[in-house]
Amino acid sequence: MIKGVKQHGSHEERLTDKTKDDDDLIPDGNVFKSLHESSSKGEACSPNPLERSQIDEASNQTSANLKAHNKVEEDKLASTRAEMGEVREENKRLKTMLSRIVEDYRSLQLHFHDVLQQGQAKKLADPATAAPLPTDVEEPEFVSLSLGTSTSTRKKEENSSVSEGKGREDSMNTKGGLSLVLSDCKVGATNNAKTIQPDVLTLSPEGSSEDAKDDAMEAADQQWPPSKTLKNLRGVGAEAEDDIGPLQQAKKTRVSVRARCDAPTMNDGCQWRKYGQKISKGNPCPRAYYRCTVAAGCPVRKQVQRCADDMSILITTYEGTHNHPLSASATAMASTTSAAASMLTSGSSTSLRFPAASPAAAAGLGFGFPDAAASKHFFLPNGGAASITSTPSYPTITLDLTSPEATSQAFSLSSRFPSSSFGHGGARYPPTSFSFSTSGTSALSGGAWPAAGGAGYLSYGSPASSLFSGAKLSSFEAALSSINGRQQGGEAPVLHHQQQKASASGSSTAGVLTDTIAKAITSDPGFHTALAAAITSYVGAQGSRSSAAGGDGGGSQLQELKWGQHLGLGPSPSSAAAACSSAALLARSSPTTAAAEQGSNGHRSFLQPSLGLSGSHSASASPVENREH
DNA sequence: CGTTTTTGACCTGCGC
DNA sequence: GCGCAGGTCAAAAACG
Repeated sequence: MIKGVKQHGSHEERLTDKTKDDDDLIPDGNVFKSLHESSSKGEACSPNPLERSQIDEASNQTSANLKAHNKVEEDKLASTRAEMGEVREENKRLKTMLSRIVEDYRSLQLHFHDVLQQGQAKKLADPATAAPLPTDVEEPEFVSLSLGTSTSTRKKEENSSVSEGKGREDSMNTKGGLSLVLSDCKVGATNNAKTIQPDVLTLSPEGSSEDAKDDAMEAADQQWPPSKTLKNLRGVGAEAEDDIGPLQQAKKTRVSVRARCDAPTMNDGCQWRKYGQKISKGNPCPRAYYRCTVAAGCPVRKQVQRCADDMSILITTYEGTHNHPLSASATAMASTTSAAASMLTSGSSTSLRFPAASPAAAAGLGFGFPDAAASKHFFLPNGGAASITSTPSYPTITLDLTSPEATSQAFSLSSRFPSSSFGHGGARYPPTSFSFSTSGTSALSGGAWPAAGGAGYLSYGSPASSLFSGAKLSSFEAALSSINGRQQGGEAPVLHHQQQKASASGSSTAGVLTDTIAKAITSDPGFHTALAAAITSYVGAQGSRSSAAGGDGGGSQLQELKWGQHLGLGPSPSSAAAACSSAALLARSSPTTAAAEQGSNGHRSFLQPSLGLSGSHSASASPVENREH
């Protein structure tokens, strides 16, 4: 966490932030000590001996006040210590859980390997009658080293996932105790793109189903890009988009992001040029069309439109893949959307599971392991609103960062985790800003970073937060709330107040939410991937800023490594899952280098642009940062 | 003066 | 075939 950037205004803030910063990094005693030191240097500081007598005479009343104040401080310290004890216990639980998950995964992997070998042996023994296994039965590592839009790789992925599905079902059937949340993809559906039904699969908090339905309807309504664009893209895509065939092109996915944003567009780090604007039916707000202008011929486009129902909601729909290196901040959104698209494309049958019914899942099975990365299930928690809209031509995944329930829940969540097994008080960690800021001011103002109350909204980000409950939780809250793009920087005090208010009222729902979120995080690799992207963005933006300030581009990497450690990407037990998530991100991003990267230096992958192009592009605070504002 | 935005015209696909 | 809606183009205007 960034210390010292912000000048805390009061002792209480110092105390709070100190607690947030050091929560899981230093033992209680240290915290206590530091708090105590802080306290003794604060309002309750002892006066100079020479002045003491004067003060004693003059201020009996003052000393009484001081006593009372000290008592309050002691109470606070006591409660803080108690909270830290809880945190430590939770960390222990998480570690235990993780190790169990690893064991389970390994046994499952072995079992699957056996199943696979048996199948192959069968096939060899009786090639005529054996079920036609996919032509390319891949390594049982399940690692999907493909970008979601690549024809060949995705076909492979589909095929392999079919086999994986079989294998996994076997595994699941025989491994009774481990009810992994596995995909039940219909083979036909996965093999034939045209079998995708125009279903709108909406996953949202119970209370917000209607909202999410609206999202889905909206997404379904947006037939974009048109086939003309696709034709054009085919022309460009010959070189820009690898080997995307016509069929694949027809299935080109879109990622729609709904976020609360006051600015005209979301600052996603890319440079966009507006090339059109249209009034669309049923929405008084015009839809703007942007084209990526970071590199000539970049096929990436985005549509930006305000939600008709809620003008504060900005719907940004991305399509295409950048054919150029991206700045770190731009990589974030690109990776997120790419990951989301990959989740969708790799699971074209959109098999969706809620692992809530599975205790094993709740316990964290499927925690970011490579097989999960290639699986076709797409988990979304009750607490996070998102939807997948599969239209025949344009499957769309909608990341809803705005649903009211999720927002309110998340708000509570970010404000304060109750005594959930995964949650920690978001308020105990100093939320910080994020690169997806609403406006240039908040994005670029240094004060936005350590803002005491940056986290105002959190939906998709909520699960991310819980994953790292033992680490730097609120960073993700803030980061992902910042994706929401609202209320940052200068409005921190207001938000802080709001958080306090929310924390007073929202603990019960947040408790349920955090459990759900925990399940989500432990079950869906996609979240890991998106999370990794978010981390990338956060880290990258921060590094960019620091490097911009310090004139040293290497700072960002250091910062990232630091963050990686904070997030458990280092050589800790949790690094496995985190590395998997980063590997998943990388795998989707850079087919050729993913394996090597994963093997050697997983967390470095956070730096990789979504296309896997070398990150030669300066990671500094991009001078091309969204000029559309 | 170069770049970006605006905006009306045009193109295309789809439903009737 | 026609009308509508969505998307793109490109000239003009605006901006830095």
